[in-house]
Amino acid sequence: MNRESSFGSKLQQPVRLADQVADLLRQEIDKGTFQVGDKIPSESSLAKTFGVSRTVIREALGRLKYDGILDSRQGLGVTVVGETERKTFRFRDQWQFDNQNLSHLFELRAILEGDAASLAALRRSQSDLDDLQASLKHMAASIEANTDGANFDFDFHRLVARASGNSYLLDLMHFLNTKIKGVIKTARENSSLQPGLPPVVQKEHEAIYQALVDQKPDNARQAMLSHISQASRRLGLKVLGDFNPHTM
Amino acid sequence: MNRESSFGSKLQQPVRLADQVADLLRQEIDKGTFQVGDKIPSESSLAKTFGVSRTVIREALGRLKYDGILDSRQGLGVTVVGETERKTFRFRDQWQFDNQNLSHLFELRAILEGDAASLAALRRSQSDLDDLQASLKHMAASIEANTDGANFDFDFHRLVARASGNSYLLDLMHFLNTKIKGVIKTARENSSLQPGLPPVVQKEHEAIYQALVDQKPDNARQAMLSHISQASRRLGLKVLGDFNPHTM
DNA sequence: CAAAGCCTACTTGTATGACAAGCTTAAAAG
DNA sequence: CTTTTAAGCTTGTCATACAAGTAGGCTTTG
Repeated sequence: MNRESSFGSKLQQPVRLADQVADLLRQEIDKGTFQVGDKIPSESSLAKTFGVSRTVIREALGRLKYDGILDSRQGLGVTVVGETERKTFRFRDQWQFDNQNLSHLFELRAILEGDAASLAALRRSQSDLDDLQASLKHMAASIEANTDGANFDFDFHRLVARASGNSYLLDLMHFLNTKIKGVIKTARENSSLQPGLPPVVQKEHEAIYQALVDQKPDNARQAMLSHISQASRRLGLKVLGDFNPHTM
Repeated sequence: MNRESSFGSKLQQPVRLADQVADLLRQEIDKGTFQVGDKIPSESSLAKTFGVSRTVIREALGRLKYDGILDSRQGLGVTVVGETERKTFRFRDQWQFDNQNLSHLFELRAILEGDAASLAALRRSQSDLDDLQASLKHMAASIEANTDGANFDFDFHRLVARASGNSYLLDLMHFLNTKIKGVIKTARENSSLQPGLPPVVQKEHEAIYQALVDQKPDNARQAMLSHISQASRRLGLKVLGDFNPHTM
């Protein structure tokens, strides 16, 4: 079968057999064909069923084991593991972010960052403040030079999350923002949006910083929510709410 | 090397070679040995370097490709992919949850669920309310019969998140709560905590439900935060804050 | 008969060799 | 010089073989 030549879509390489098998097996497990604790058919048996070599089956099973969906022990076989032991979180439909999805993503981001800022106001150390101030300076310089300050912006938010003292919150927010950064980047490339940071952004960041200095969690949360809300508007996103239930 | 025979720790199977290689390669990439866009050595070359067969190398690379850290194309080689394209979120130190980690996990849960409840109060449909009420009835019956209602409790929170209308929030919270459920379950098994739901929990859930009926986001958020705060206290967790910066 | 030990048939884990398919580069042909 | 071809790399897939581990039945032994 020839590869689709549809215009504009990144023509991806032919899908590997192992990936297809992994997807199919995952669907079967999610569907409940194999219950938790059940042993799935042996590798050689699966190889015959799918009509591929054991190599392919092994690579497919390896992916699922890596995710914590399956577990195998030499001599015993492969068993389905409970959802509890699942090791990874994956976004569904991670490749297609339409406008609505992106709005939901921003909403999630606002939730996490708003509370991260709030916690940071309570727990920030002096060195956190120093790092944040340095980040502000970088962004100011970037605005003056009219260079792309997206990475500095990214770092600023990361520093705020770090100051919250909750490493899970930090990691999760980092993952989410990285994802969003990628989506925005490709969106910019396709629609010629200006990459520069508007000077307004600097003021919004300074407001957040000031709230952390003053140790005022409410202000920090509000400033962060407002900042993200503005950011999504600047991107032309259809904002679902004000990201702040308290003001609705 | 013989397997550790330490008492009580689930004696895990000998670590597979592919997993070890995958970990090592991941560390090298994180360390920056291979920059984004770089081609890593070929499979046969890596096989010689690590002193294992190409089979093992392939399985290791397969895991990393599955996570979106590497990408390969036939004839070209394997290249390091930017963080942007990473497909999965993994908790660091996912196997060892000490008291502090669990508190942080609960804090993250409170953040997500608090806002989920708040959004749910604004967006819940009638069928959401119906499902929630059914869940409440199940829990009431479970309390009366003194059976383990942990799963009903779990479902209730999931329904609230579903009513928020944000599927990312729902999925993420589900993943997080599943993880917490697993930790609590093993903690119970080791320390003989009672599995039954105290009647107080029912009142807390009803307060959340009522706030959703009344479409009062503030109340919903507050009720959820209070509920989770109490839940963590019932587990004997050292609560970091009140989970609610507004009251601190 | 009962119990211990062994033996066989299965499982997964690893190694090796082979070939197809895709890409790059450079030599060869026009 | 331009085009074609061929070689030599890469990853993707297959087949085979054997090691290591487990379970169950069989045999042997008490």
